[in-house]
Amino acid sequence: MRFSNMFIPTLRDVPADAESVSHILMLRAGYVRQLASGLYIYLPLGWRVMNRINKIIREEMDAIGAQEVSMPVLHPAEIWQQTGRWDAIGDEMFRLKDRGGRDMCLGMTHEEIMTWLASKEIRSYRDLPQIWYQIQTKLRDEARPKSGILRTREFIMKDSYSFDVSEEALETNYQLHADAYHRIYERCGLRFFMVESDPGMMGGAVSHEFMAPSPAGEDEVAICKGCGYSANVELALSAPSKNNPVDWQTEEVHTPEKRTVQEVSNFLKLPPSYFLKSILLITDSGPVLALVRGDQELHEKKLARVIGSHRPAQKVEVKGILGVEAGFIGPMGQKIRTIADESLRDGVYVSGANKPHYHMKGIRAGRDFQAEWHDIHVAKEGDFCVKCGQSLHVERVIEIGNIFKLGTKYSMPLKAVFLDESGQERPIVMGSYGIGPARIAAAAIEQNNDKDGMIWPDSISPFDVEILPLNIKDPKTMQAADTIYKDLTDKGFEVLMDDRDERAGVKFKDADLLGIPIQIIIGEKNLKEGLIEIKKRRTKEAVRVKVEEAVETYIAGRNK
RNA sequence: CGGGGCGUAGCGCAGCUUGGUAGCGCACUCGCUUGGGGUGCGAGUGGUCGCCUGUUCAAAUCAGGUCGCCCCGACCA
Repeated sequence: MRFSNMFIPTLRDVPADAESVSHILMLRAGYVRQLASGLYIYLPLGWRVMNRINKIIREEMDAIGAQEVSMPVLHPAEIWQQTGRWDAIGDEMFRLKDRGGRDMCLGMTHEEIMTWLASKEIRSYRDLPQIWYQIQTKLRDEARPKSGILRTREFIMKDSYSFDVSEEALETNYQLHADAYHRIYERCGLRFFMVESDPGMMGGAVSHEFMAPSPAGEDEVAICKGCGYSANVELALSAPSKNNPVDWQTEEVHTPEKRTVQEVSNFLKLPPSYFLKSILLITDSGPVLALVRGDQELHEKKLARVIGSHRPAQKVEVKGILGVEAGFIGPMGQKIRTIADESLRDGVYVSGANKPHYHMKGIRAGRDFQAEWHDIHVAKEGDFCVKCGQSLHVERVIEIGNIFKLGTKYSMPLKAVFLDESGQERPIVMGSYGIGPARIAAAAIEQNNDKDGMIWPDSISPFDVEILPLNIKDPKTMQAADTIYKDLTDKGFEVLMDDRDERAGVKFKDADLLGIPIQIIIGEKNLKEGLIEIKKRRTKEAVRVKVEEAVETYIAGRNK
């Protein structure tokens, strides 16, 4: 492909609306343009990247026996009503009416439609298993689109759905997907890991997320270098470092106007880890007291898994329910439901004394208060792995895919059933599996860039190689460029040739910005010696070789 | 949805406080020049200052409203 025939609108300045590296570079290098908040146009280069990613996904999905289909993006409300999600999902779903006044929605995912199809067509255990997938546009009215193509309202997703006779069979398909996903991300050149993820409120279900480390990410995961334990911090278990043993007697301490852990900690000259933090929460079924260690943070989502949805109590509520003002409350003698973090089981602590301007030293679990024990703190860098005791590493990540054991959550309401060997009717056991190709692209950029631009992994670069004839008015330069271009193209490589009448500097700058992994540079000076230059985008290392050897040297370098 | 910021030429920005006929850099067009890291010189094109209403002799500038975009948070089958 010749640069002069392609639409590649590069930008010199950093667009004011872009913040994340991938967003800035995709705009600057002419890969995408924004139509509106969360809506992006993929320009030729961007679309080439998407197609290369999708090709890899297709190959690996096909390899595990998955079959590609295409589903409507416009759905009748009825099916979503049957699974209850028409009401369960709020403003995130785009809804509309057709001309007949029927409620419709735009598909944000396809469990309902896939299950509907299964319910119509699957009769017998002989029809199973099946894996159906599509690579198709989803629409979600995101509350806050952000970071360029990382979080958009309309996005392409590879979503597959497995249909099995049993949980055991589902496990097989689940594992096939996990393996396929590993191969996909490896082939796309990403650093990533699979972590345990929050199965949500449905209970029983298992799910994993695939995460690409990047500061631009929206999630955090905890990873143990020792045993490989890895989980989204939304559910990651961890053990905070232990306090040195102390042998305090129970005693009240006067702490005038010292309310926060930090204030009391400074006042008593004790580290925050010796404190017990009591937080009052209000649930539908009444107040709940949550206890975490002073140096720990309460994790709302972990707690929600124990007590359901809740909100922090207001100051007046604290006074009304516990009889003492916030800042001096403690768990001793409380009648209300109390959830304590595991890290408080052992040790002796300081807590509020349930008396204004006093704290109580020498508090012990079991003796001074009773509680239900759960891990309800936020896992932090440096905490210890609960499985092997090694230290945990917490890292910010981009979610690039997830796999989910659905069980019969959709097959039951939609009556997707089959007859087993004994003629018994049973619900199909399902799994669903998603990958966001645009997020793969964004993550690849986030993980591979420098001050000059992007640096694509070979496998998903829009082109394999870029040829830079520096002076197109020099006939010898163009002759060499055309020869190499034709040779590479004939051998099946995707080649971009910058045949624009631009100065060398402009071509270099644009080439670095576009991020194609190899540049073949053809300049007059080298050409006088019969040489051209092959340069790696990532390292800027260049070798000079004879014109005739350019193609074979390029090919040899690729395979390294 | 809560908090913050921003809308002036294709892009990046100044001008707004203190109202008085809209400016800079880049890009773009033409000519010459240059030709290995965004050449140099010259001449040009391009803007209802997001939109509406109000105040005023006069509004990019002041006031009210509205729309859009970005960031933080909440939310996220």
